[in-house]
Amino acid sequence: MNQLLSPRQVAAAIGVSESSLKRWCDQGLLSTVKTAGGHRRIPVQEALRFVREQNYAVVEPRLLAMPGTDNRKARRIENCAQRMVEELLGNNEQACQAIVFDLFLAGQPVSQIFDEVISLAFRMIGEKWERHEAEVYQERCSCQIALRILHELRSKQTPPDSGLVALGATIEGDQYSLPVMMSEIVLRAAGWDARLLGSSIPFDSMAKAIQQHKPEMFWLSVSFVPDESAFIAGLNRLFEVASKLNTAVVIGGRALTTEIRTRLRYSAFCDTLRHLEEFAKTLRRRTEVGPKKTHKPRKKG
Amino acid sequence: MNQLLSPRQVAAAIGVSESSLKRWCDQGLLSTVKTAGGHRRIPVQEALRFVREQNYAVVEPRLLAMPGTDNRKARRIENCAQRMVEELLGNNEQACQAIVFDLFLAGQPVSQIFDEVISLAFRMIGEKWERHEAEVYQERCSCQIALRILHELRSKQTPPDSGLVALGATIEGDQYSLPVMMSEIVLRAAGWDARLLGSSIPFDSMAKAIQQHKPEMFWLSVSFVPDESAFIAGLNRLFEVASKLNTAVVIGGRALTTEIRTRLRYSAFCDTLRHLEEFAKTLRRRTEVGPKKTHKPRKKG
DNA sequence: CACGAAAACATTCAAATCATTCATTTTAAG
DNA sequence: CTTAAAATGAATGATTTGAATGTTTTCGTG
Repeated sequence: MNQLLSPRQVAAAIGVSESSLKRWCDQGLLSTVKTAGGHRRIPVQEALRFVREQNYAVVEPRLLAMPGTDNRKARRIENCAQRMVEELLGNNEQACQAIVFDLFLAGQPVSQIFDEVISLAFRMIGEKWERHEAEVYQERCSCQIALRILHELRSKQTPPDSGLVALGATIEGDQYSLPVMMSEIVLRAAGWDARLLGSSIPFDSMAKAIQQHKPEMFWLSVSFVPDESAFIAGLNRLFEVASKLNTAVVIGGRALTTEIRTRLRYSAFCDTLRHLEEFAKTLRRRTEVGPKKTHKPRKKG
Repeated sequence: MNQLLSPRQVAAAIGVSESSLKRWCDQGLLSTVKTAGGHRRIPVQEALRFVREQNYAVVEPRLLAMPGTDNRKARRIENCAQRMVEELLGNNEQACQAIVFDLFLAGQPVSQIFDEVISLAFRMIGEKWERHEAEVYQERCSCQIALRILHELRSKQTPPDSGLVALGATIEGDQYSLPVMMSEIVLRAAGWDARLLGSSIPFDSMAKAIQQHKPEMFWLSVSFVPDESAFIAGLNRLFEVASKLNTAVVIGGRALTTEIRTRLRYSAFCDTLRHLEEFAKTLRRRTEVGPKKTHKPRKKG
């Protein structure tokens, strides 16, 4: 589903002349593919990357295969979570989409959108539920909406080409799929070939996956721990397996209290998706540069 | 393995018009074989060479995803499930997508694609798992792939305009989201404004949802029953609430054995999604036509 | 084998895109 | 403020693309 756009379409979408856009293509600011007849074609993901990086205002989002945006041009992230809560509980999917995609088009890092809007919104919904101001079904329905938005967002990312591989999952009994899907998107944005295995996966099966795929990273979003001691034992066992294959074990999630963490072995812990992004970028640099240096010894920091 | 492709197939694969592709053939950019009747046939390797040489972005990767299949034969639904299983376990998302979308574009009803390809494929994966031929993580990963395909499919549907409203869910403890999502798509295809509440919803909250939204239908996909007597009691309670508001309660799913069903109260039971579709269409006609006829009394069947 | 629907053919034509040039606007430096 | 450099966007004629047309071929089915 790799949509291609003509220079005219992209030019119209960002409100700029066709001439300029073609010049930018030729300068390499936008990578294009060419038809056999020599016409330029721009992959949507590439157009979106350009828009986000150059901070261009998108005049016609529909031309970029994006859902229509809110005209309020809410490019500021501050009050978005509050609005998101209202629109989620009101079952207003379009408005929710608009909030997220406006921020995305405005160039906000996905990690920040997730931390400061989506995660926050669901925390607020959780609090509302505790105060009996929201029903369970409303929370679940909101999850469905968010899931669809995440899918949409994922499909708009530049597909990973030949990056490092990361596998991700949630532990057995943990059914919260939103956080682990957000992690996947963040890792892909950071240049990783992140592959989500799914929710509720036994530790033994995770170990099998590591042995069979030999990823550079294995990440775990932990939103709920059904059995604390089993979790600790399982994760430490997993860390053993991963260590032997040079797989970094990264953990995060609201269920990981300080108390639990002290009894765990892992390569990195991330409090937020922003942390995850930072860590992923660092690890990528190290891992990619590292091997090249082996045959040319240098002193290390 | 000298598979031949028609110009249309190659054109679709690289996202250009048939006209252009044929022109390129005639210009010699693609060498073709001709049938006795003068139709162009393009060898797969020639198409691949062209794609690589032109540095062309593959829009519809069917060509690369399933180099061994002929489109006409691929559209026959019989062997799709078997191929689907292989591609799912091989983590080959594009090939899976190709299978489903080929059928969809060929005009197969979604209900049939789901019953005879996706559901069947997962049943086969389940059997493989029982024989220790597949890992848990592979099954979960396959679920993720299927979820993404369903999302894609859903986004391709014409959004429901002003149809009758249906709410759907799975019961508390039942985390199988694939069947309930397929139901949603089927209902939407049948003209309903189907809204999936989500997975694992307590009966009390379902009742709240019915009271607040007053849908014409409430459907339940039951793939797993954690507590049989609680389920029976809960559903019968739900049926009471629904009856008062003229909401039809429709149930289905592999966990509903005959034994359980005899103790349940419901408006309809559907063994397959095909049944669901049929029932939804019937109910829609009745419900839409019904009110208009009230002032013109007739004898009923 | 014959039939009929779906696919492919050749051809035409309007619309889109190309490379290039040039006037105008914006930016930056003096 | 002036001026030069850089960026933008409109205009040009040639080329490419894709949709539409009516006819012919292919292929599964009876």
